Amino acid sequence: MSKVFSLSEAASIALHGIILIAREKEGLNVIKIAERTSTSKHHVAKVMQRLVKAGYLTSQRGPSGGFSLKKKAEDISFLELYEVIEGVIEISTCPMDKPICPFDKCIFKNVTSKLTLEFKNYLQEQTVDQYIQ
Amino acid sequence: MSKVFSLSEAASIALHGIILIAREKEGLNVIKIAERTSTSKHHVAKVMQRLVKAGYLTSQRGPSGGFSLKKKAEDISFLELYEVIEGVIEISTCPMDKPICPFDKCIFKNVTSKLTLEFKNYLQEQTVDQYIQ
DNA sequence: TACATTTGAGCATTTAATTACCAGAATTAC
DNA sequence: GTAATTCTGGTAATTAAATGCTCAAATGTA
Repeated sequence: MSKVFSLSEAASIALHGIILIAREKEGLNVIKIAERTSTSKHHVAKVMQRLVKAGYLTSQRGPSGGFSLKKKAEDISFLELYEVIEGVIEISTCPMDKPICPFDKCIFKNVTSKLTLEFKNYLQEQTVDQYIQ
Repeated sequence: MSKVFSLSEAASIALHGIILIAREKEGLNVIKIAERTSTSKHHVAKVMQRLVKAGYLTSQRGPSGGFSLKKKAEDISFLELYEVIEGVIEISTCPMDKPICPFDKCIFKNVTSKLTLEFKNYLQEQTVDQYIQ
């Protein structure tokens, strides 16, 4: 069984982690995020670091430390978070990575760019506050 | 820059390779396929072997040997070739690989299954003969 | 100040994909 | 029959990405 779309665990941690943080009044620490997302604390720590550097979270060291939102939940889109981790989404026609296509007629025409755009738009529309409830 | 969709080089070789073979009257050998797809002959050889075993190609050893189609070009869909290489495409809601989602509301709802299905349908509709010209 | 807690940062390990290598078997041409 | 060509199949090396580990730095508490 193969997946056409797949999220890296890093991106998954970023999205789920920030929602978990947004749901808490107090900060949330690495251990708790790791538990609630069934991932390793090391990986969570690394991802959270990147979100801190990118300006989405503030971190607090020491006892009762952890992470909290730096921006308003309604101002954080999934797209921004996704692109912090994965890099800017490229809307390319060709899913291959060859400099030059040997074919005059691309075998994927516009399908991949169309679907990528649909996915990107979805990410753009979703904001963290929609998942606080 | 990141890609949402990406084809493995192996899948790319399978699809492009079989089209190149279909365009030839005589067979086409590993070296030529590798040249025309800008890939390594070793990788091409591996992929072609799999397509032979899966019944899509016949191989001919010796001088002026190479590969030729075993089935009619109009009877070979991209989907079959893709799935020989990547495995059967899974239509799952969640692009993550956790056994249990910690959220009551999946953050990807039906987007990924919808887009995966669209991609799968596209692959299903494309047959090799459409690219012989 | 001493201590426990927590993040920060760099390095190490693991994994998957790709690429390379090599000996063997089949085929063709001469 | 011999030599050159080409696929076959197994294994190894390489690479890049993801994941994991360790210790240092910072913070809060008593």
